[in-house]
Amino acid sequence: MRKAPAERRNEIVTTAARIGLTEGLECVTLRRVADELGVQSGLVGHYFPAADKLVAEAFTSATMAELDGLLPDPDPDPDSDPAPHPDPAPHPDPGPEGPAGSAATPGVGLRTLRRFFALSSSADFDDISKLWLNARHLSRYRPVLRDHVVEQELLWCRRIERIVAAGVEAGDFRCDDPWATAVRVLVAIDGTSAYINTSAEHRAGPIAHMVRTLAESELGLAPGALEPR
Amino acid sequence: MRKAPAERRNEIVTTAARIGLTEGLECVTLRRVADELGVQSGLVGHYFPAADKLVAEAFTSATMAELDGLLPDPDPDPDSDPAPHPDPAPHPDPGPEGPAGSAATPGVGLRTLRRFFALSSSADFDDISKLWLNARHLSRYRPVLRDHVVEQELLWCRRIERIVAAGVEAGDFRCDDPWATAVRVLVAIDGTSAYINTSAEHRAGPIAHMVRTLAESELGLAPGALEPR
DNA sequence: ACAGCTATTGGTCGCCTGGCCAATTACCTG
DNA sequence: CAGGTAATTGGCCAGGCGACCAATAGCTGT
Repeated sequence: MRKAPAERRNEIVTTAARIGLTEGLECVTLRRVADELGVQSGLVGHYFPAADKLVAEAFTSATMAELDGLLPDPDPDPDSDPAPHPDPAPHPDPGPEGPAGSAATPGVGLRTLRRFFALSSSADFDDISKLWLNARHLSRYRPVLRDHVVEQELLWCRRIERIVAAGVEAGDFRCDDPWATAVRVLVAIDGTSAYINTSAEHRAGPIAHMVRTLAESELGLAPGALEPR
Repeated sequence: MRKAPAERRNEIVTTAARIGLTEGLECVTLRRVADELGVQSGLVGHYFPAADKLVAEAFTSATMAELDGLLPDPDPDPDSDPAPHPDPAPHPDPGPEGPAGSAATPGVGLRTLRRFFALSSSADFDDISKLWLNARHLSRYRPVLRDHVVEQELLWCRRIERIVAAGVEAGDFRCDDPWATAVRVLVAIDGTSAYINTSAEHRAGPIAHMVRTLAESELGLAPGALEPR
């Protein structure tokens, strides 16, 4: 029953993240998380004297996990452990190679983006879309959550920016301003997923390839270059 | 004190719409609306036995009013009163005329869209952006609201579609599929306004002209053609 | 002027939330 | 094995919500 504080706290945040991802951040309450863990609500309140902080950390925990699954960092910080990054494309063929880049393997950015666009337009992404919509609205009322959302927005955007920049360096992409491109790609993604709770199905047709087309245009690629292989 | 049912009901919805637009739909409660009107909460409950319906009608009332202000219908239904439509562009010059269209005045679509994009990127649009974000998230939990949101989404999209179609007929635009274009323009608008509660200011630069640029590309216009004059 | 209809009042109820706190109990250390 | 620390319990409180209802007050038609 009795656990080390760090372990218990981590358990609480992970459970809260799962609830927030599947049922919505409004369902992340002290009692709800406590019930899920089979403990008393006072215990959760002990670890999170302000419930807002729990909601905010639940959001961060959920999005951080998704980010690494969707967009593996092409050149992670050396001080963080380099092992647990899954290979974005486990195919044996090295793909079309540009001039040997200094840091990134040529073609890896292309494959990462292909995989990301394929995943982000699949139904598995629905919960993530709902979570972002949820968090962006709730940030109107909860400043602590707002800070976490802003941080995650910057993190996702920088991740795309780095992939684009690495691809430019490897000769896969042509792009003057990777940051601006990353921002615009995310605008397209967030725009298409805005209807996830309402009329998503009515719009599937016209927006199916919108993100991919925009990215191909921004990166100087031929139409279809980012289609899943 | 005592008022005719229709008048009272209208008063309630209007007040609820104002609260929802300025403070959020979560603040549209029986007691909050009643306080605003100086009546007892039971009275509001009498007109809206289910509070969800009040929230849904508040949203519809707020968005309907905004739609007519932002995007006047180029060719309104003849059975609705034709008078109260404000002229989208009160300038005396008729603008660059294509071949005399059958229904719409040439150039009116161009001016309407210019005005719309100018307004939708101004700070006056912030409350509307917040309201849409709010409603799209809340639709996850409130089916009655969801139905109203879907209806308004279709209404806004059809309004743009008609303006585009009228502009194509007048020779102002070139567009094969006005519906798909309307969908994509709205995706861009909703994408750019997704950050209204969070990191809107960090992104202002790269997305400033994104909607306008997309629309010009979709409509076969020269870059800058939809800039405010 | 009176009677009937109904808009409106002024509560109550149950439910859920976050926050708080004293008592208890489990674990670790000396 | 004893003692102390802290994780955990179990319950309380105030406040907000929707829903519900009997009583009242004001308008309207006869």
